[in-house]
Amino acid sequence: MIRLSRLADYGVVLMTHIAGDAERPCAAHAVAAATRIPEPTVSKVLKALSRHGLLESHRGVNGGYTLARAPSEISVTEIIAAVDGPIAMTECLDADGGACSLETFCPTRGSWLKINNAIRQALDEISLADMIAPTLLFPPPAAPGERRRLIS
Amino acid sequence: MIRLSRLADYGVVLMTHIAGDAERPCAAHAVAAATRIPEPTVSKVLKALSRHGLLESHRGVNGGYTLARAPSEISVTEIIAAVDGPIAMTECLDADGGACSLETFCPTRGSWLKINNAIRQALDEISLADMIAPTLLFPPPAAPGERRRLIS
DNA sequence: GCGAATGAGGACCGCTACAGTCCTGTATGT
DNA sequence: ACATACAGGACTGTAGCGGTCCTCATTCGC
Repeated sequence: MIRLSRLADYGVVLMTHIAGDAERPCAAHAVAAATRIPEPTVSKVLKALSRHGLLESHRGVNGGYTLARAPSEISVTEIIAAVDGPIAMTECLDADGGACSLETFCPTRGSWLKINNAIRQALDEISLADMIAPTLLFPPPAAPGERRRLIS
Repeated sequence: MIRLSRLADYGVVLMTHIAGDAERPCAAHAVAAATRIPEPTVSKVLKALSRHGLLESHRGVNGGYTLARAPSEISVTEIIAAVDGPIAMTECLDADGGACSLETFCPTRGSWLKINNAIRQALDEISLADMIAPTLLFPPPAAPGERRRLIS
């Protein structure tokens, strides 16, 4: 029903992997090999993450990516936002808005904001450190690259 | 970042409209005219909602749809689930799952479940009645039919 | 200084799934 | 009997996502 884009999912997986590899810079191809995610895609996601200040990049030989902050200081929200970006948000604001407002004053808007906040808060409370923590008392591992991960 | 499908959005808007029109059955074309959503689409969404027990349908002349339950007994989660369906959920379960589990044991899985629950809970707590309530102390009305409504 | 390694940034493209439409059948009330 | 309205499915166009590739900039080792 509510879905997370595949790339955003990748983003979280990649971040957790880099967080697990401590201080040494992780090259894109190394992370790709470890996570089994196609390398060009990994590169794309990592670039987005570094552009948004979640990763630091180091060029040249033995370069790669390192976390820009401590895992506990990075929320899942940030990761998702960095990869997927705040698309569509503007469409609701700068769009015509007249097609609906004419008859119905869209009373649902206020509630949507409430829902938005609730979800955002739930995501904000989970940091990258929480993702690394061994919460995997859970049965079978899921593929990180299935089509789309259901959220709710 | 996390998006709601357009049809699910429609679902909520349509439900609130029908809830506002009390006991009288609302014909699909009437709801379409009121909400400015194309009629075939309205029909499609209403059919889905009734198939999932959120609406009751009445055929024949003067037929239409009525709420199956009180607005306070219908959660937003149900509406979204009825329209969008639990797609992709299975992909995570019945998929190969081996592409990832080989090297990384996908430690993120446990956290995802936690996030899922948090979001689900946030949505469950909001009923259709809450959506109708005059929470619209908010500035401008949003179009109900923009491309996609951002959630977080 | 030169070359290899690696990230940066964009262009491009196929495919899937969503959104929308239409058609035929069925039920109900006048 | 007929008009109205829902039921259920088939069909289709398309936007956006996921993925690939290419070129340039930067850094390190030799």
